[in-house]
Amino acid sequence: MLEIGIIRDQKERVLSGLKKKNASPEMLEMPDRIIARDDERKSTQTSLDNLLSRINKLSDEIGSLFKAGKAAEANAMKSEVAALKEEAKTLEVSLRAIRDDLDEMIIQLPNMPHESVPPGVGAEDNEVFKPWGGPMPELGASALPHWELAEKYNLISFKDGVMLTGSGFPVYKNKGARLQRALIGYFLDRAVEAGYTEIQPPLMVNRETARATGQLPDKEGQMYYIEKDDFYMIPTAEVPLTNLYRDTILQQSDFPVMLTGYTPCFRREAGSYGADVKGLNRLHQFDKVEIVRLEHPDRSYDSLMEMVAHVERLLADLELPYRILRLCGGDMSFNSALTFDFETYSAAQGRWLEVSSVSNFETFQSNRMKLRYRDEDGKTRLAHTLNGSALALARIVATLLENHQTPEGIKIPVALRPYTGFELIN
RNA sequence: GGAAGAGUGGCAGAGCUGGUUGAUUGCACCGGUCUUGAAAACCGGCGUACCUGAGAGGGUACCGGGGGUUCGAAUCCCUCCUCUUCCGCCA
Repeated sequence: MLEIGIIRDQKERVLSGLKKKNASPEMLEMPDRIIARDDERKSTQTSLDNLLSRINKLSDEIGSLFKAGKAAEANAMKSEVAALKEEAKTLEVSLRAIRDDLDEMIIQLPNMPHESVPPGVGAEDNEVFKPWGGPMPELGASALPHWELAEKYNLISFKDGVMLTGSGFPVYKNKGARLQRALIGYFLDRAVEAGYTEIQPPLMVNRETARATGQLPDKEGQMYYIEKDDFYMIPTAEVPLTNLYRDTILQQSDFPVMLTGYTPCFRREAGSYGADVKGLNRLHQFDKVEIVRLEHPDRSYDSLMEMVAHVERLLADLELPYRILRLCGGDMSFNSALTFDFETYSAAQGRWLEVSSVSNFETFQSNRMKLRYRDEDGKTRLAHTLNGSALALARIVATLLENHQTPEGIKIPVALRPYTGFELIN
């Protein structure tokens, strides 16, 4: 949620940010509407506070009168207070209505894109921040896509998943299951080596938690919901990890807070179809190791680049062809100020697959979450939040199988061998 | 799931027969005096959010969340949540 102060004080910047995110004409009117409504909120607040102040004073007087034994005078004042209370009640109701309306408007505004974000409307306009340096992988004539490899080596059963649950819930078996476990352990170890604190969070969260990181209300339909207990299955570890610091005030010396966690991620992916959902490309449940950082605003972009470098090393060590994109305004998520996507190349499919997304949210999440720090003057200010996948498993497995296939079998990258315990899947 | 008890400021812990209590006190923390330095001692400060004000300051709200009673509630009532203990169940 965008800070009201930014909307008020930097309206021009907000408007140009909205344009970069291809906002509709109605959306461009939003800042003015919000400011007007906020003015109304302030004046209503002032009237209400003044009224309450008078009521408080009168109540004190009534108390003293009773003590002084002047019951008649005290009782006479009660009716006066009663009238004021009616007035206050009316003001309270309208203040709440104004607040709700204001929130509803502000919540519709996306985060402001960082100045380096390229213009554009969709994926085709993303900037290739770092192209793949090596030769494009060429697979032999006998090369197979990962879903066929999975079947050939008995690594994954999509059919069994359908039987147990439904499509998008694969069952990993044998060396396929072991590969999953190896990757999780490897990614976690690397994150911990890099200084992140390992966390194992709940996989279901309550409404307030889902709201604070921005999943609610805008992505409600993408989460699995447990109606009986009013819980949501997490779509990413970002949700519980970042929320660990909800409603807190950090000291500057606490920065950077660095957290990592492995969790399965649950996504309904309503509306997906076709090649997108083939094999491991898009699942309802997949495993992911997430990294999260809470940072001082002055350092958050340096932090972002450190996270990018971390992810890049992982991909390099897995010996996968990858590239880094800087997302354009139109392709960026609602919450993000700047996002780098990592893609690995699926040669068998002839397409790049997103395996990581690393973003700086600036104060967009912390505003909703009330995550602050104390600055030099002792004032509280909103911290910046960042997160990234390091890494999302399913697609990594897909490109790992495809890129490392040989006539003898699938070769496990050297870095991963201590974790798998085998060098070859055959 | 059932029963009983409890949830107060960073922590500990008063207040809970309703009225100068945003809240006694101790610890922690910050500033100062003293000291060669430190400790101790002493003095002072020390919650968050919003409104208002150039500022100093003033005002409002908040004692687990929400609602109610009352002129007035941390204090009484209702409800939800959480924790503790006992019973039940169970990995």
